[in-house]
Amino acid sequence: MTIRYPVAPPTLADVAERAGVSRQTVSNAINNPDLLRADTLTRVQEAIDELGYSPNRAARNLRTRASHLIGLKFSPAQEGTANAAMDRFVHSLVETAGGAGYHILLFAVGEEDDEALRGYDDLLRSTAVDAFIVTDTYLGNPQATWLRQRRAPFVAFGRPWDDDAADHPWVDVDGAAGVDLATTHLLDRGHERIAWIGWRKDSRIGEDRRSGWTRAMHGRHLSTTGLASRTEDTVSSGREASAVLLDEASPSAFVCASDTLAMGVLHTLRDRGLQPGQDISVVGFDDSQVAQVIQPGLTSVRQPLEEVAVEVVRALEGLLGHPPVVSPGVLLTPTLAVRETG
Amino acid sequence: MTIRYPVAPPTLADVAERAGVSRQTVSNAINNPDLLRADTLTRVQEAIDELGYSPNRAARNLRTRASHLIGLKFSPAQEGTANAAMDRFVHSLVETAGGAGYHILLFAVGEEDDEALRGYDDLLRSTAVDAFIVTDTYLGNPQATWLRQRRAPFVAFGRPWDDDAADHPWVDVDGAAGVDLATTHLLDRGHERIAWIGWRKDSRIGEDRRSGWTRAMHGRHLSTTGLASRTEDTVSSGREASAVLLDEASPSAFVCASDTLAMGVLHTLRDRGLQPGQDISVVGFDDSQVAQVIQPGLTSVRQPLEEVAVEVVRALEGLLGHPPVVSPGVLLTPTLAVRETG
DNA sequence: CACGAGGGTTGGAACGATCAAGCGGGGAGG
DNA sequence: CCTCCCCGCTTGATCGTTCCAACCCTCGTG
Repeated sequence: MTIRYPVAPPTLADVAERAGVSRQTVSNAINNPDLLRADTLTRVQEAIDELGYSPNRAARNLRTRASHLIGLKFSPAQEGTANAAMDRFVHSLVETAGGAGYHILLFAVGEEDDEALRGYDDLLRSTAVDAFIVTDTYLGNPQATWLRQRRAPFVAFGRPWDDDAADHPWVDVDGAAGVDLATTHLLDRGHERIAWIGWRKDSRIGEDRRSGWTRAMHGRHLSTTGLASRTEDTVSSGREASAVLLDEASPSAFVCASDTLAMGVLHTLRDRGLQPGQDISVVGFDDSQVAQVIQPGLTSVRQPLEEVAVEVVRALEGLLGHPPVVSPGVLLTPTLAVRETG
Repeated sequence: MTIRYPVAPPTLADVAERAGVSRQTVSNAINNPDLLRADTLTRVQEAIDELGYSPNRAARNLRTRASHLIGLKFSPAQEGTANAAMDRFVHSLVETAGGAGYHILLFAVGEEDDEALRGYDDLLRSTAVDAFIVTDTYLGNPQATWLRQRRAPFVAFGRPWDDDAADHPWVDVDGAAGVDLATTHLLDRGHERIAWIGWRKDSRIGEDRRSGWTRAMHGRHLSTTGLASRTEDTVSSGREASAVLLDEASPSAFVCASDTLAMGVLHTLRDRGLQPGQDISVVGFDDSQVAQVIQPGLTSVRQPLEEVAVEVVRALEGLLGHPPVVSPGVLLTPTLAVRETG
């Protein structure tokens, strides 16, 4: 079977010849239209349309030393959990970035830290991407630290936490505010003994979300002692933690650091014949597909990922502008998707 | 705040000078190492390592007329459904493609067909990508048709169905075999009245999956009349369809075209106080996160997306090789993830 | 009328890699 | 001894775009 490849696409010179002007004039027609006289511009435009011309990306990239590509390490949702933020975020990002003239380039890196850094380094040294978006910014994230040392432009989805050396733009969602929202929602419905199931203490994100719970509880002068549990982000951990809490603290509601943990709570309730939403309320975090399709529906904190994408792209445009501008961190507020469990 | 950008990265000429050879020799050291004498090669390698050199992508792309980028239109999981295949597929794809020297470039296109085509066209004309991966290959998909006419290299995840004009490589999962597997599994467990809930008749994928059910049933000389329902791919549709089927055909098990529909069945069972897996068995399709985290776990057909990615990349390498080779279609067999509901 | 200013346009050079051709030296074959 | 070829490497040209400096023409001004 033979393949006939498309004929060589038209170049700037082809357009110039057709329009009866020079290459530079065509280039200006595309990049600085206001430098041309109106009649020349329309003549060039016609030639461009007739030939179906688009500037060759490689040549432009070579000359301008910019690729208009943004690197993103793609991490899929873990199997067996309810985490699905990446998918939604990436989609919003692709759309928003596209509007600003950027494309998203995905790459995978090895598990080891140094392998991961090599992945970033290769893309950077070969000038394949103009900047990166970093999504997992736990404290001491070697990628963020390394990129900063390398003076490579990047925007983080996630705060630098207490890393004072950080001077890069970031966008994050206020987890504490989200959990506060969820807890207050339960308080308003009359709950007083509201338990927390979160992640281990060394997770800054987990501790941040937890602080929203204590803040809301203490705001109503309610005690939180004995009502909290910290564990792994798995369904079975949530199940065990909630069983213990039910036995030892008899809460009337649970707020969880993730939908995965909330699913564990629902399992425990099912084991004990308790009706979620009726006997015990449950709220998760992330508004995953799971929260949306199960019965009864799981009330959950929803991150404004579309807005996050918009802010990330805005910061990126600043970084890559002339002169570059480092925009300050942006903290967005999540909403609460109320369903039957809470 | 001032930003100090990294110094200009080293070029081929820098390496050449340091190693005391010509540019071309360095180029050969990278692309055709066997052309060099061993000692020259090591000398060049040392120079490359010392300078931390990586070839400039733009320059290489310009000269070789190839970008080593593969375009993929990124469609996120729909809210309110359990579909999550894209996420897993993209991850496998990024990893496999990376191993073959390709990166994945994501793009979004407008809703309208002509807008979508313009999205593809722009990337193609500007030589931003070498090829595309097309994932939604319903019959008469304008993108596939257009790409074929344009003689643009692309690989489809999904059969061309009865489009005889198709002569592009494709990889697909044998939905019929998957549903056959699921149905046979239920038959082996003693079920005889097994119902089907699928999509509307104009969905070729849906009809394919359905044929696996009829094949398995007829193989055991069991009737399928009155046991099938075709509807939209939403939880509520699955719920209603299963309620009707329970009333009118009293099946002992359901096989569904998607996990979303299976969730609808579970809702109906819950409404009626029936125990999934005990009273009525349920099997879904896609092995989504939802299937994995709910209680009881949803038995589901799992697509071998990692293998799909491998085959897609293999086909891509053929298409972009010299000379280009159009590999024949590949049909992979799914597996069954058995859990409590079936 | 000469001159300067400035918008519009021009050709040459550069970006950093690969391709194609060429070059000297050494060994095999006539 | 000459020719031919192959090996290992070098040199010049080229991909398509944008940057740079110079150019031409027109117009307003002294």
